[in-house]
Amino acid sequence: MRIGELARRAGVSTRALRYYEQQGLITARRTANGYREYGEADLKLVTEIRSLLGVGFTLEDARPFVACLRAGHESGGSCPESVAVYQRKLAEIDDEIRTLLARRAEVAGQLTDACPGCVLRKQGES
Amino acid sequence: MRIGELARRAGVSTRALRYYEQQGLITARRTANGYREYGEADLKLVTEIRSLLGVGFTLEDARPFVACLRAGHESGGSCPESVAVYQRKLAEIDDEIRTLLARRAEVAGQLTDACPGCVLRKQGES
DNA sequence: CTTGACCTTGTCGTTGATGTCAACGTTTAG
DNA sequence: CTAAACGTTGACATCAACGACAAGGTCAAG
Repeated sequence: MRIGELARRAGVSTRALRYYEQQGLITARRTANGYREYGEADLKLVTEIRSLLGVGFTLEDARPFVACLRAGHESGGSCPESVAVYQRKLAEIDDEIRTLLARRAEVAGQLTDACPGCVLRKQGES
Repeated sequence: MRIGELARRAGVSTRALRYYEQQGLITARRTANGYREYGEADLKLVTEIRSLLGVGFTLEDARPFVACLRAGHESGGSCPESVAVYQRKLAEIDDEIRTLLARRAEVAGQLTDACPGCVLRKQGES
């Protein structure tokens, strides 16, 4: 299949696919006329990448997962390098959540100072 | 006071101050030689801006707060426009927190699939 | 006079994952 | 034959808040 079909099937733009290739995440055979030619395995790679991007991973983070799939594993997350990324990402997410909770409290506090009664309409108003 | 002193006192770079001016958040009188000249009120403005940036506000978000201070209010958050920004920001933060919690669950789930026993080391290992 | 610490404007670079053109070659259907 | 629908590479634009220069003007001290 050529780039347009892969893009349609994976739900991404052709621009994105060329970018992934430029970043070394996917590769493509070339036909005589220079067109990229892909197989089903490539669709799987792109799907994995998209899935990871969807939960906040970067392309860099996705690398070990792609390598894992290429190495023949059925799941991109079943290699030790991928597991390490999972754990690092979990830690990062937890950090961000903590930061956001602290910010929320800070902002809510300032809002209360500036406008008593503007906040805290969550459980009841009375 | 000139830009260097304001920068030092506010704990920001001169570059940042010029940028705030370019964005219309602060203004400066000019001395005969073209140097920017600031007063204590400007320090207050910059301090407010920094405080807001520190909790995740954008410069755009900070605008009403600056306007509020300029209008003579002692607090930048005590004007209705500022309160509206506070509320919008709270909603945005809550959204982000929800997104991150969902992501955390998703990633943790995938990690558990890929490596049972890798996660859940929070309360005890048995 | 000169060094050094200020100040000025202006412009490019950063970060990530593309979008959007440009300018061109290829293939396919009518 | 031609127009539409593909493909190619290359390069600039986006978002935010600056950092880091360049190339110069100003001012006080020694």
